[in-house]
Amino acid sequence: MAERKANANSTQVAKLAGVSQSAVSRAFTPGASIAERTRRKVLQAARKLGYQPNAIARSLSTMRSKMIGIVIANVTTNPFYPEVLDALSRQFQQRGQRVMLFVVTRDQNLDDILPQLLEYRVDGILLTAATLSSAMAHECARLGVPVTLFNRSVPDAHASSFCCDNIEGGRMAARLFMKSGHHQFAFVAGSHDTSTSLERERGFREELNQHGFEPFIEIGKFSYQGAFEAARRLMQLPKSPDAVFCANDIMAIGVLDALRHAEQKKVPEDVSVIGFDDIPMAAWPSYNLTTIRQPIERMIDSAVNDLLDRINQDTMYPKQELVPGDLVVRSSAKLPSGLSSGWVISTSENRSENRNV
Amino acid sequence: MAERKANANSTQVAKLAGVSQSAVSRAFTPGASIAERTRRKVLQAARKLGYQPNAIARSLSTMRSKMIGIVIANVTTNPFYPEVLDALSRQFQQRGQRVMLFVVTRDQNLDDILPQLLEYRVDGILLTAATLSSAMAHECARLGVPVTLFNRSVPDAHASSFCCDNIEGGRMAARLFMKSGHHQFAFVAGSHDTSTSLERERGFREELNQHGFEPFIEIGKFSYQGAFEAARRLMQLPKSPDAVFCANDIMAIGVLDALRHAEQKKVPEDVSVIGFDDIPMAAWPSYNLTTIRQPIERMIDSAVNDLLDRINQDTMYPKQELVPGDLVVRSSAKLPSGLSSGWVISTSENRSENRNV
DNA sequence: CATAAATTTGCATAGCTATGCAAGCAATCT
DNA sequence: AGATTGCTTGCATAGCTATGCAAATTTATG
Repeated sequence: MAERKANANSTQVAKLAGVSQSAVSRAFTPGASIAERTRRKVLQAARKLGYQPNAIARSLSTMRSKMIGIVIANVTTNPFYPEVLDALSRQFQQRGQRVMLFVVTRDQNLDDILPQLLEYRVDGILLTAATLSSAMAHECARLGVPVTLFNRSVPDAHASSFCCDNIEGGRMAARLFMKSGHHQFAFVAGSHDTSTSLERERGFREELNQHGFEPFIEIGKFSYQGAFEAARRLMQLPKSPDAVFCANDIMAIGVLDALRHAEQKKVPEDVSVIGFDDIPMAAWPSYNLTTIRQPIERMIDSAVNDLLDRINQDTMYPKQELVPGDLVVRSSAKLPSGLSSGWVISTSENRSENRNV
Repeated sequence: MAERKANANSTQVAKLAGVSQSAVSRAFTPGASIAERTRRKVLQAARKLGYQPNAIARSLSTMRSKMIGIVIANVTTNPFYPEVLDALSRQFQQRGQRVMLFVVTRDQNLDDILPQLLEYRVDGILLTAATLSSAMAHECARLGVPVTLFNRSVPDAHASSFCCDNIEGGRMAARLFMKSGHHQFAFVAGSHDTSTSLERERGFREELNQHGFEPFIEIGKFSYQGAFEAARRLMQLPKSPDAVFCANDIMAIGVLDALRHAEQKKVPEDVSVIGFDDIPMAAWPSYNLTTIRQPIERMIDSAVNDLLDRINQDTMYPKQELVPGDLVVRSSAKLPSGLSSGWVISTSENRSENRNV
């Protein structure tokens, strides 16, 4: 086993190539002022010594680490987040940024995590399924490190945020339920302190209220198991619901399994279920979940662009963006007349089409 | 928006505290030689200036980045890997290492990724669901950067590797099928160039061969969809199998869905299915999958310990470890007499117990 | 060919922390 | 008190690259 032999450095390469250390640096800096001939000499010497520029030293010198800190939660409990992480990581990588990752639990305090990112002088921070204390928001602002929230609305004007239009999503679910003649509604929340769950609940409830209905609420802890148990509690109610909207798909699936396997209910004949996210499993024939799709790719493109722009131009203000979701109609909810499974309904551009999902 | 105001540095803190820069450094280095009084003076000045040590500069100086490079694939297609990533990240974080993450696709060449990690002088590299070219293995060895493979057997003696005992796992599946009286066997492989799939196939086939059977083989591309289609192909065969072993759980679930929803087969009455991994979904009542459990936590503990040990003592040799899996009996495969659903059978310690899974 | 212009090069330094070494200091012992 | 020991402190430097500036070289122009 080799004993941590220090790699060659630019000075050694310079000596071998018969040039100055600066020339070596320039040979590895795209766009730097260096003659093609010199450049080739340098690269050849570098190859001979197995030289590779030291990104740590470069970061120190340029005051840019080329690293983005990503903080993510729920990565094992909700398949939506691996999806998000994959897309984020790919995007940043493609745009020349490395990713420093922190996987956190719901209860973990971010105020202990962010300092660890700041210590490494990350160029920007992206928080997914996590919120920012206002003290930390100020700290980041003070240091000029831009912060972007994904899927959390912003408590503070110092950070950008990119969310699906949760309120409108909730409304869409309510409208579909009502159109197909349901009368007893329920909402399975994730928790009562998360903007996504609160907003989806709010849209759902407001739309129902306008027609004189009021939903039951149960907490499903954002997990399959939690929602499974929530569904059982709902079915114990004297007037048990015939229409259940869940704050995300993984909980909707937990509800479906509880209804079918623990409560002997038929879906959608006895109870209709709608989820949120459109994770891949939602399309599996065992579930065929009607759901509100979050357009991950579009949301992530926007979030990544915004963050990188703010890193490169120090003057941009944070932005709050709301991306509309699409109602994907499958067969876990009763269909109103005129609709059939396989339709995708976009409120945004006011069109519907059969995309065969 | 603050314009990237450079953070205070140790010299400024030193001035304010009336001490030397070294003292500041020592105040932030656990175990360094510094008087408690001085230390407090320094910390107070640091707080006043919002000073935080610069990890980049520290890395340059100590020649240790305190970063581990993690490369992971299949993070969206197989729920096993988010599980792995979560555990790894948590472990490293707890032991004071940061994680630099690369999410790769199956077809991506690692030889382009590893140099990016080495550029940042990561202290160690952990590859999950990815293999190492021997050129790169040498390069890492030359630089003294230890490499550990998780869930891939090692092509080269320069890296450690931690795997489940795939061959024995395959054998267990074969034995269970044979004991409960099946006659036509099939294996749904992930691909033909991945050690996990090949080894599971080998154990399965060898055990069958010893009793005069030969399995059909189909490729499921390690994905739900790929396996769904593989199952349909298997059912077209003149003598279609009544026992299907899949190289992982997500494919087993694809097979189950295909059998039930596209082929009108009953599981396990018409066809038995066994998977590999024991992902959380395997326990859901819609699937109730009999499977070989990989003991993630134990495997990850070993892998992380080994990597950190090799980082700290430059003399250790890489290690290859094979961790035994457990057969988790649920209800996707017919039971031989004497076994009932809910049993976990560990070959390792030769005990079985009803853990009610 | 001479001069101006453009390109390339090297020098010197900044960026920030850790640490070996020697000097300073206080406490302990004889 | 004087000598010994052990703890603290500061000095100076290493770790590696990028870059402003001036000098040197090449190229273009008249």
